[in-house]
Amino acid sequence: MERLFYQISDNEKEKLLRLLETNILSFPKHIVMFSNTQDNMIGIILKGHVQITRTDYLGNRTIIEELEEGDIFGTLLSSLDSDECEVITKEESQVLMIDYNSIIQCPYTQYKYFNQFIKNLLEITTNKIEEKNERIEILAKKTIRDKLLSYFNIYAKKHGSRIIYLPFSYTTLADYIAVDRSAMSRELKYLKEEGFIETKGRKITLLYK
Amino acid sequence: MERLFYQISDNEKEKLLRLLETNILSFPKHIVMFSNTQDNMIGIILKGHVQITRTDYLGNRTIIEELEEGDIFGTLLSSLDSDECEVITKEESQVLMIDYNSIIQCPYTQYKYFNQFIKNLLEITTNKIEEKNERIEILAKKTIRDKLLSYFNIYAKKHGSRIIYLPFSYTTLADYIAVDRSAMSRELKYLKEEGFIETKGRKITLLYK
DNA sequence: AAAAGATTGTTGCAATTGCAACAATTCAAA
DNA sequence: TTTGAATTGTTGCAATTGCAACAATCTTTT
Repeated sequence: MERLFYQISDNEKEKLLRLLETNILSFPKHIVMFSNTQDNMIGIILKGHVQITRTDYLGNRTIIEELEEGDIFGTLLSSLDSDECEVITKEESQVLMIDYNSIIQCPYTQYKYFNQFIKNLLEITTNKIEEKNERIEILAKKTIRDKLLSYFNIYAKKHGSRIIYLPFSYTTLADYIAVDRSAMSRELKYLKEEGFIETKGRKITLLYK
Repeated sequence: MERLFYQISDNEKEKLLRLLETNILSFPKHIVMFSNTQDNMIGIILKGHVQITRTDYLGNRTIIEELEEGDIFGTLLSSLDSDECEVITKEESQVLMIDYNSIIQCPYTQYKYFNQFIKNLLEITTNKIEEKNERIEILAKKTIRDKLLSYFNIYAKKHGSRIIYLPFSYTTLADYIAVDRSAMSRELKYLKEEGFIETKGRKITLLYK
């Protein structure tokens, strides 16, 4: 949230929301918010916890993104086939929806806060690209071991630490790196046995290099 | 190129380039343009053909992106570790470099063409995200067969046709979906034998569904 | 505090894949 | 037009992985 309205006052923010086609929606827990057709919309999580999942033609469900307060999503930012995507609330959530076209076609470019808003949006989207690139780098690795090490190295570089606190469950990690959970579990065991890592719950310590 | 300066006149474009920190660079064929440290730069291919590759700690080289005239690249848009990335010209090329910070910090928001420029940039970055999502969807598949079918389906949906003209070599396709080339070749053979597809050079016809 | 649900660890086994090595073909450059 | 480079097809084999099926922990909810 902060990031999208960075350097925009509350007052200007209100004006902005009136200028653009927006509305704030509230949802209870465990509800499918949008199953499809929400084309060209940008959503910002004001409150809560939301998951974007995708079910392919074989029925495999994948978590595309996990979104927390302040995160942003939308057809243009997250999902490929809105047909097969679902946005599910994990807790009671509040979402600000903005029509993407109303931003792109908005004629009020003379307002400073409008331009700041677009800049912020640009900043957020370039960050998204970086995230995607990270995941691609991992997924492009050919073995589970290399995928794990890739994940660890990226995390370590980003946090400047050789101690990793998994931000999610091992089950979710397996989904993220797109491998079978039990096979990943086995590989983690080998990495431990060979002295590359040490684990204690979701804390992983890198011992190599 | 057109996309970045969409709805901006040549005259305004000139002004814009002076306003921002830009320069136009020319390179001969088969040259490493930037090996690293080009932080926060956006490059636009004015002319030529350029490849972004990455070499990981094991020495595996991956093609991250193939760029043609009008394509855009940069630390923020393409690569994760500028350390390990190379931008290589495949032909004589011309590149327009823009400092990303000079865009974000640019105070000239009152100029209409500046805002149009940012909007265009936003449009381009959201398209990039879509491309990345497509690739992630493919890479997340667990078998070569599913990766290929994913690639085919995405292509078919995008082009509205069941006939695919590969935009690159099979070798590059194998890199793109991150599998061994010979194993992919084998799987394509099976798909042909089972009557799912027909191929003739780089033309692939989908026969299923 | 008990019950239900989710996460984690483990293992055998079959299926899939990467690797290596080579021949055949196509493409590009001199 | 010839020569070298890159692309494509093929196959045996070993390594890796997914799958299935459980048991054991944790977590959450009632």
